[in-house]
Amino acid sequence: MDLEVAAKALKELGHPTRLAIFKRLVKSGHRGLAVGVLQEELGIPNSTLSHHLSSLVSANLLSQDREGRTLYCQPDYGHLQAVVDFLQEECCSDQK
Amino acid sequence: MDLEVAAKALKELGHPTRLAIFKRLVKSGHRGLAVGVLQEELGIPNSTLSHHLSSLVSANLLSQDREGRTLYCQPDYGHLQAVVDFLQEECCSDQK
DNA sequence: ATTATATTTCTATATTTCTAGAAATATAGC
DNA sequence: GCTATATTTCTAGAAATATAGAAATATAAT
Repeated sequence: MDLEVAAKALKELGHPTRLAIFKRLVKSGHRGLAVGVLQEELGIPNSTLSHHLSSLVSANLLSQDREGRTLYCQPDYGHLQAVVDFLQEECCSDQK
Repeated sequence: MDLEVAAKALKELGHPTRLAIFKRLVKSGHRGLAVGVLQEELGIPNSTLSHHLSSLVSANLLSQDREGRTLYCQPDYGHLQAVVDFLQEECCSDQK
């Protein structure tokens, strides 16, 4: 895990709307949720939601797969874990 | 831990310079480092560094204590841990 | 082909953030 | 009080981000 990559993920999670989206997906498990369900549950206009979702995808925090007209969004647990590990690693290694 | 508070912390960590500052402090242990040492090690102009540091303080990610003319900065491990816990909690609780 | 549904792209506006030089403030030593 | 050192505040321009309506695209159903 590289600093720029970690910063990108943290930055995208660091917005209340995107964090709410991500938390909702984490809660829903590996199958994820459809964009439309997120939109209805969170009450975000479609264009705004779409932008936030592509930000999260660009940070590798979620993946999407289409089933007919419906696009499912799944959180990427592995990437989140790698970012968390990066944050915590090397703690106090400089200690005298 | 509340969503807004977590988002704030993640947002402030989500900038390469601030993440580098935070990682450097994490590495240095509980005593932290002086602002001047950070400035020299990371090569950031003083005014820029000062802004980034106050962003991190405003997110409760670090605390500062003064010793004479020198200001030490320490990472707040507890707050970081709370944010990480918030990110991971309720995982898959919606699973059918 | 037409219509309905799901989602994205286009576009524009408003707001926030980043950066760093210059000036100001705080503390300490002489 | 004067000088040096450490850090912050002021300022402002440039760049990035957020928001959402309207139009466009993609897929499916009839």
